[in-house]
Amino acid sequence: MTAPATTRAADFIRTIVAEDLRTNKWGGRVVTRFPPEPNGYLHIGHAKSICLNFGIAEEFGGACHLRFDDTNPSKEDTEYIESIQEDVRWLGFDWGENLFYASDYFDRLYAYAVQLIKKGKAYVCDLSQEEIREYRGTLTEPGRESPYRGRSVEENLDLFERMRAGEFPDGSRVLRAKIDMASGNLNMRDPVLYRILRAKHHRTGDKWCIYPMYDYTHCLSDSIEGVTHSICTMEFEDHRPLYDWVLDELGVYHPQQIEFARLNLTHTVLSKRRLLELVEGGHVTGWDDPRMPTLSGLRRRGYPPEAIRRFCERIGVAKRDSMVDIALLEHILREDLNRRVPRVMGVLRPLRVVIENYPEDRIEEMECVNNPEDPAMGVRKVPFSREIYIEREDFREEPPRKFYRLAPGREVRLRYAYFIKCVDVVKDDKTGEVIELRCTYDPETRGGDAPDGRKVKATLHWVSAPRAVEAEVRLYDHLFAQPNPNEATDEKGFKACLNPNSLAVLTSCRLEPSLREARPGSRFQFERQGYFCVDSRDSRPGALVFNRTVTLRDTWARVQKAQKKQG
RNA sequence: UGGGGUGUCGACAAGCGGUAAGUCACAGGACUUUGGCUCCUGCAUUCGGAGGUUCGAAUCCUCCCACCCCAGCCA
Repeated sequence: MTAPATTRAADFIRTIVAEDLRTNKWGGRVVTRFPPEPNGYLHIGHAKSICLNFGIAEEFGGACHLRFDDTNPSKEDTEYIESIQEDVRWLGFDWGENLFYASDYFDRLYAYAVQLIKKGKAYVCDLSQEEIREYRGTLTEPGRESPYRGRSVEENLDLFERMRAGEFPDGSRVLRAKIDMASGNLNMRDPVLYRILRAKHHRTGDKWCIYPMYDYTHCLSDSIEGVTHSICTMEFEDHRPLYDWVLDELGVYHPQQIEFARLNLTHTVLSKRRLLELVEGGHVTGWDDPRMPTLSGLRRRGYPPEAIRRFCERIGVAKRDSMVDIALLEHILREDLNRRVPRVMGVLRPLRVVIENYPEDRIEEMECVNNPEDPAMGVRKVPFSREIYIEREDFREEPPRKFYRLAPGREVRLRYAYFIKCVDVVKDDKTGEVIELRCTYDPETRGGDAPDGRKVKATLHWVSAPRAVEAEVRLYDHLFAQPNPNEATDEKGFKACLNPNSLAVLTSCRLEPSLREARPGSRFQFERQGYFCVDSRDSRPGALVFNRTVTLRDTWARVQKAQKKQG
């Protein structure tokens, strides 16, 4: 076995794995698994589990299986199987030959059930669903034994065989484990092992009309695959005694189940049910809406998989409930994008500027650095002309305190171009809205430096008006206005705190011409604005659509906020 | 009132009997042709609470408190 490849701090699970390796508990093997049910799209909470399971396998020289927990055909679909595989691969993990389906074990699972019956540890129960619930008792009162609990092995065998043969209607009987109806752990009160369910399975078709339950299937699947560490979330801690019971009664290979706390993130929800509600309620455009915390949503939003992986490393793994500030995710995102993404100029809300002393027909190619963080990314030429666009918010007719940008009579630098000074403001006669700025430039400042050493307080991005590319830009913000939507008390529930401003569509943005051929999925930093990527679904050549992945840190915005607060 | 689990800075999270890492956030400052990046500085005399053991406790013991999960023929 190889030693851990990275020097990351060992969380309690890695500590267990390392210790097991040291004591040779599993014969030097490390086998984990990521076991999604194919009934929805993966989200960033799943990424935590994927990174944990595949990460441990990688670090300790083991293997991680991708296993679909497909025991409930009424909810599952191949659409999800495909998206899940795509997402895991996109994150950068490889299960190699280890792609499994719990449904592949149905025959063996059935045989094991027969074994349990023969051992007197399982019985066919005719109680209705409601009756089973009543017999189960409550959290504080013990349950009562089913009147069918004492059936003979022969009768159970016969009945179970006939359940499989389709002799009984859906829901009429179940196979139950015979454990302890008085257990303080509800999961041990004769849990259901098999139910009759006539549903076409996406893989086994109509072969079965009985399907095994999670608790029975999961432990045996782990056992069959030789998993060493079966890592799951905390809510399954109560199920561990049952996991152990099944394997012990059957006397088969017995992996160790270990639980960790699932991820919670501020300003979003991470439950398949709620995510599905957002999709079906039309609150988002789909599972891959860039505002969704799904991996497909984050991908479309422009998140690189490396950023998500890095995030999963940094949040750690522990057992306590936690709520990670989405600001941490965004910080790691910027950290990643800052290093790798080329800079570009794009004006989101254009304001026309005419440089009066600049020749009418002249177009100059200004040399711009592609990424100051990485000189190897080189330079590019960006055309400059008499008419340009700047950002509307970079001009204030009456500049407030600490506003360094353009204002009447004030001089600023146009990035990589010239110093310009605002000499006049043109307004719409009727509305009074500023529609154009008249400026002059200083030819001596070409490239952005003044030979006389004079300084300006601000540098603005700009785009040549005649050479600009028009594009649509979608600005995204947090899906939920409040940090924890799950705490919403409104009768509309978590949806009551959906952020009404989570999406703003800007249609006549002007971008530098180098962006004309930008490919779907490619990422850029629009200088002074944020990181953007070409939408992979709606963007077309000639009709580009960009998604804002995340804004840049904005000190000015914070200054304004503070000023506003002070009054 | 049953069973299981968890409590260390606003948020994550190290620490495992020798005197509270780190990261995000936040607040200052330096630098700056992105109000970006980077860099400095500050930010828990205290570890859910109360007792106890010990020369010494976030770490060990006792009691208490708070929060989370469990009553699907879902996973």
